[in-house]
Amino acid sequence: MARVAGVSTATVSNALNGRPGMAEETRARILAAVDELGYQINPTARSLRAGRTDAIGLLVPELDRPFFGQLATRLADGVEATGRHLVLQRSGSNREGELAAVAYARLRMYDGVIVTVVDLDLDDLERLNFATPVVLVGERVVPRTFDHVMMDNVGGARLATAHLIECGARRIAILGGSRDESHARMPSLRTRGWREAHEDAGLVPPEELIVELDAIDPATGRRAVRELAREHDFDAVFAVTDFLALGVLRGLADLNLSVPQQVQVVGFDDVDESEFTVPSLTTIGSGRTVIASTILGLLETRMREQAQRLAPGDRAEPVEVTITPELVRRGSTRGH
Amino acid sequence: MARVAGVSTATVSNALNGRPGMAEETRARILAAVDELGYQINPTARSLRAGRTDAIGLLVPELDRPFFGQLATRLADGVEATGRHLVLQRSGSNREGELAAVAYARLRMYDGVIVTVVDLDLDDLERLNFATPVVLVGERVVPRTFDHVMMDNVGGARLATAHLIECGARRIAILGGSRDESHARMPSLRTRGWREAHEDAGLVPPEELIVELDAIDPATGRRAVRELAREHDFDAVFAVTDFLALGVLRGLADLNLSVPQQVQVVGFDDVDESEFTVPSLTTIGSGRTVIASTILGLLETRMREQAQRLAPGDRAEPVEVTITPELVRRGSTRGH
DNA sequence: TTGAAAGCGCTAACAC
DNA sequence: GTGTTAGCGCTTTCAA
Repeated sequence: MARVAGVSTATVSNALNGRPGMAEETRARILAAVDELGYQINPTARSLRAGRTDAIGLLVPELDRPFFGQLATRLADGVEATGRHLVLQRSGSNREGELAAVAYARLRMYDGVIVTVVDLDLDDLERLNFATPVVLVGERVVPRTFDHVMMDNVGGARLATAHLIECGARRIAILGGSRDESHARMPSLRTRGWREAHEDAGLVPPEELIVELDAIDPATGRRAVRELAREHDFDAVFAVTDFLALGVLRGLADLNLSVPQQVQVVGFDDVDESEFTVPSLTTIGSGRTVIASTILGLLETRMREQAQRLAPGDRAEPVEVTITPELVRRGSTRGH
Repeated sequence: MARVAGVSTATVSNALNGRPGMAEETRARILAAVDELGYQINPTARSLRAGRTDAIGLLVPELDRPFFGQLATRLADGVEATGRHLVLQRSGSNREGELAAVAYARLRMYDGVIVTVVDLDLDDLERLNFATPVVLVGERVVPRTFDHVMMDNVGGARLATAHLIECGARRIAILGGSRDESHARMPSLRTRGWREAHEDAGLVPPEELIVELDAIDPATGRRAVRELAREHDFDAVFAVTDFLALGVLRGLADLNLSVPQQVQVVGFDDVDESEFTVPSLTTIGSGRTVIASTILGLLETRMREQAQRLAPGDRAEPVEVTITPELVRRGSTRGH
């Protein structure tokens, strides 16, 4: 302890936290001792005492998905602007186990938590009663117990598909879709948008071109188009994710099908990389910067409530914000 | 407190931690109360008491770089296998400020820390005396105070460049290089490899084709090749990073230069995405899985020492592990 | 089988 | 201007 080399523990605390009203001489002596002993404050103890950790947790399904990495970057900028830290944890894409584990045990390590819901079961989330302010990001959630920022998945998918139709496509495959639209998961929602766009145009959605996938990544996308080409005709692909689309572009190149002449492609997310593919990828953008600031705004409010120890009754109603998607036209479609 | 609804705090603790030697009846009663009150354990207090947090910190320069996301995924797999959590934090790519801030204050929140060194000054690191076991990942470090896992940057770059030379390239630009090779930073090291490969082949390295960049990302890469093409002839590009190469491929497409016929391209890192670009990217692989397990092995050792409160003298000497790079041949070079 | 008490390292309140 | 004290919420003796 620096106490030995100096004076008393409370004074050390004051010195380290730069509190006013101290003899300069004492402060200097303490800082010297601290330096010499290589003393470092124990943030665990400090947090216990202060009742806050100055950290915001972000739970993402995977750490290597461009979309989440890019969202995290925006969030980190915002969080650091308020003098806190953003901390990422992987939730793993498998419901119960991971979520329960992470949520129950470690969530209180954060002053606030942002949970990106992808494969998680919402019932699980509801049952957990978080002791920490939470904002959800992701799919559509039926129970309105949480503040929630979401993409308009159906609308975005409809936009993407309508654009393809407008560009002359008539056999539009949806990769990563779902035949079962009863879920509120991303694949189902985006399939619904694909279907609606067809109906809006007076077309019959080609059911055989719904391709269900068990992973949404480039390797799967590449394999999937190649298989699809063996069995069906198609003149366009709507990949439910840009990350997936990356593999689709590669798969089409394998097949010597030219994009956009023979096959047009649209992705979803407007990940930074999509501007740089060859051809560049037409996609559905979501304004990640807007998403990030919306999330942080909501979280800030909840954390304030928490700090004031407001009774549940006095807290604001849960808010649900839908982010309007927009079409980003690039080289993988003939649009314009 | 569940105490009110039950019995006494110590007993609650025992119940929650499933310790043996308890009346089943009491345990049930406690669990019921816990459930009803929605009680959750406070991990901060628990950590303070236990002296550990069960979390491993990973400091990365940015959260949206594919390489780090993919490394993090491997590390998370390993960490979770031992019942701990991996937690990511951004260090920001600007030396002093960020590192000092992060390191000093929050590092003790982790049982062990993995720091990826990119733009950080090593002097800073040395001066910090971490209270927590640390493993460094990254460039070559001169002072051997830390366990350290690194890519053979020079060797990898030499491999990349030699491959291009072998494939007939004679005007090989290095994008993201550095004219100043006195640093031990990545750009300098990879430039040295580029230079050595030329010398090995009896060629004079074309200094005018060293392109210094202030950001290593696709947008910069795209812009840089386009500018380079205006001023110089070149028949190959060695991009110091796959992420950068992504933009290079895009820039060459903008210029209607065909890859690999007119210009060959090699990247570095073997990021997952590189297999899916069009054309697919020849690159230098580093066995991320090997890196990850090496890191965790070293960290495990240090954490054990820490747990045993070994005196510094009794601790193992710092270890420096160099990962051997390997060439991954793909479509962006004429190799074979 | 359960409870009482001490203490992890810190800081806010108050006394000197 | 500095020291004393108490307590954040947990777990670990040790005693009952």
